[in-house]
Amino acid sequence: MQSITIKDVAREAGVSTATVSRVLNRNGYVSHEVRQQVLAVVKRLNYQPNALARSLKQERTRTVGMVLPDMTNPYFMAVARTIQRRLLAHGYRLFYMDCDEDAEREREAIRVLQEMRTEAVILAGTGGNADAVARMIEAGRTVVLIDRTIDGIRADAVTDDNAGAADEAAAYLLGKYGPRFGIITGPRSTSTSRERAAGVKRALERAGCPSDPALWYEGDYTRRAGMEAGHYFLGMNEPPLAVFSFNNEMTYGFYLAMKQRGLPLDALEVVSFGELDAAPLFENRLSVIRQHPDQIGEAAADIVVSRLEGGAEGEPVQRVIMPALETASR
Amino acid sequence: MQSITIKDVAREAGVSTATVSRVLNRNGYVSHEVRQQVLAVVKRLNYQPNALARSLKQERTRTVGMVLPDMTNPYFMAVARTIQRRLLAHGYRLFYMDCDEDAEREREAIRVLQEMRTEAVILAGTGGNADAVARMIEAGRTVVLIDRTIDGIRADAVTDDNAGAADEAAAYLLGKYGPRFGIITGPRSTSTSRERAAGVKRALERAGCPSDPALWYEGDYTRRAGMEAGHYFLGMNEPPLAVFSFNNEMTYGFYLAMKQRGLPLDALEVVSFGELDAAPLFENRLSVIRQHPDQIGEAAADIVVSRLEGGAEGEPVQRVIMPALETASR
DNA sequence: TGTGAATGTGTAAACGTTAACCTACAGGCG
DNA sequence: CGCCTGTAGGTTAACGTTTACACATTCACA
Repeated sequence: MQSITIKDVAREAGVSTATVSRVLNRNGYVSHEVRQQVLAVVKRLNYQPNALARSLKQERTRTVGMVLPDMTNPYFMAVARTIQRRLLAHGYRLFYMDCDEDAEREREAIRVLQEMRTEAVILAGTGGNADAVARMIEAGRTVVLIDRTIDGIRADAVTDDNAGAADEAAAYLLGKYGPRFGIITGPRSTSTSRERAAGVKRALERAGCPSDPALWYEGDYTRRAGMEAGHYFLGMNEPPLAVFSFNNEMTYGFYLAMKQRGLPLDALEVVSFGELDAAPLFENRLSVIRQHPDQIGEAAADIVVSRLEGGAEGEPVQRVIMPALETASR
Repeated sequence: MQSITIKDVAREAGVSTATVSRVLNRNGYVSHEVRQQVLAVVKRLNYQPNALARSLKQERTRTVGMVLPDMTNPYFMAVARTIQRRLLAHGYRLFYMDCDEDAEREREAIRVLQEMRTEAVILAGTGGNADAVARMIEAGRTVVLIDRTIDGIRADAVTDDNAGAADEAAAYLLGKYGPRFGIITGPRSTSTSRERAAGVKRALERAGCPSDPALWYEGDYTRRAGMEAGHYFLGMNEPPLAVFSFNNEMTYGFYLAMKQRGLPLDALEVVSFGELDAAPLFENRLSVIRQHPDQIGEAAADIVVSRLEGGAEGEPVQRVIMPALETASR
């Protein structure tokens, strides 16, 4: 229950708490014998320093918080893992919170991270908490947005070139199939979906093609939405000749719909933001826009570290990662 | 930077810190006007209580730690998500640490969680840190093992009936194909793999079949290991008629190997512990042993809550979840 | 021989909360 | 009128660390 404190160690070793602290933190002068003596007692009593007290006194937690919309999405987990490794190497711990694409839980997560005094917050936001984020920045906390930006928020950010990649992909589809391809978007509340949609429209306009609203299906980045979009498109009188899906989960859902309708999965070409784990296992005509999650993670971690170690001041940094379109082999 | 403290709020509102604390924690008597006044100041200053100080004083963090071997494995994430939801409902936060199946990082994670004074630790252990876990229990901390147990450790645990399920699966394969099926195990250091292996052996013995060492491949629960096992088995002069894989990731790897070798993925039957996300998308003869991650998560969360709220004392609780073998349709 | 730097150790004041304890006033009741 | 109870709010001592400061001792050097 109640743990061993530095006082217990000090008493047992016959020294003051200051000395124990000095031994443990390797600062100040301590003689060799005393040091050995203290370390022996620490080991014998299995003493674990109280990080709460330490952080309170030092006013540093060496902890970074991260709020993710979906921990079951391998894309976000890949980003998170890279960030964690990188931060660990610099002596910071990462505290994940999953908010399930829910703005309310996201707000709560942000609150908790602030109360825990995490030194920075990395956020892939739902878009619903601009005010809370703004207050956080205003209070001088380091905030790094990843993947998604938030309207009206000027903060460090690491994002994909969504418009560019979507433009390229749409142009590719246009060239191959003309304008009759379906688009499965994410929720309008996310910057990624809005930017990707803008990219597609740009490509269509450049080619002088009108955009047919019937070919746009607004999903919400979930598997289920992808499936529903699939049934919508495949049930049309004149189904589209190809489909552009704005994330990996919806792509998976789309393929499920094809399967349910008894269509061969290579019946039409699909272009997808984000990779599909399952892709190598089935016949398909899947083109993928690789988002390089580790590049995003590395960039985010680097920004956090430089803000925390170097001066916290300075204009917001914007890092844009270039996704790569990898087209289906046939 | 340095945040607003309860003192600032107190000064601004013209009351003592005790009163502010009372308002915030809804205990003790505070008049309506003062309460409104304080809340207004809290809002205006955007005051965030310091959880470090609070926890230090109260000697409660309302935080539970969780150490996972692999955050990219959807099975563990499903367990984690259920636990988080359940704990949140009881007012606890969950702090995940990923240790990447590495005993050293696991040890480090356990240390950090103890220093943070998480009130309980939920552990899916690599098996390499029995001593650290023993010390943690000895120190009176609540520890719940999930999925895997640790040799020589008596603690609360939520596990699958691994031996039973493996026995059933092996018996099923024996009846259908005789003893010539391959087995891809996990690392010997994990209790799950040992128990599953024991189950298979039990079934073989009962049937009076000798166990052929050439049909056992020791993997390490990674995709890569499954792939290597695949090439090993499929490259044999007389390849096995079916394969039993001890986890989902290795199953995925096995299918990759089949693909690489140009075999149709339904060329032989595979029985796998844990589900495969991709399964619905390709032709296969996959039988799955469902492990019910949410049942495991619920049970683990319930044990934690009852230990933390009710008496911490009492004999270790052992909850065994029954996995369900779901055989391939053909 | 005095002086200053380097080394070694203790004392005590923070860090931001909470909660035990105290004071004070009102009103009800015998 | 005295006393108890309920309400309202202030004072202050913790919680377990770190660290500024103080005090010794040793040793080199002028």
